[in-house]
Amino acid sequence: MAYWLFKSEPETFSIDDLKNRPNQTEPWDGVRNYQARNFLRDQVQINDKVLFYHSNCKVPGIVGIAQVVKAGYPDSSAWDAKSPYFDAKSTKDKPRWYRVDVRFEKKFDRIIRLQEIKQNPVLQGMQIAKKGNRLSITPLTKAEWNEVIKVALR
DNA sequence: GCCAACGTTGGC
DNA sequence: GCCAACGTTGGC
Repeated sequence: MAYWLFKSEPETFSIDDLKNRPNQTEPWDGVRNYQARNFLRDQVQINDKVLFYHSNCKVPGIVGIAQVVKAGYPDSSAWDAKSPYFDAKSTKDKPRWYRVDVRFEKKFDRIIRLQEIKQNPVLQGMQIAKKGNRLSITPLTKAEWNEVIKVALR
């Protein structure tokens, strides 16, 4: 089982949105970056754990956890001309983009702020803590996962 | 709203 | 294949 951090802008899709979906489950679509795509297509597996991160907002940070309930499969939003994620270069025969399904698991009582992540010796190696990081899907270690769960209860 | 950092595009 | 120009991301 692997551990991941998934970034989302709360104005687009927040942890509350996930919580309120039918079955509290949602396809994680719209990823249009090759490195992140490769993770979704090749490495993210069912039952993997996910930290839900809110970016580009007032208080950026980790807000809760989710679970992967379906491994990588083609992102059909890429071939939907009405979708904001439409990409004419992705076809059903040769899908360019992939998504996974995630299910809500828990919303933390507090936000683990980016500022706090950067100050925590166990967490400051996370990709999210690095300057200029833009990758929306990033792997994390079990130690990092455990630490986040631990400080979330504080 | 600013702007540094990054990824992608396309001319050559 | 290089790299300048451009568009986007995301913290601040």
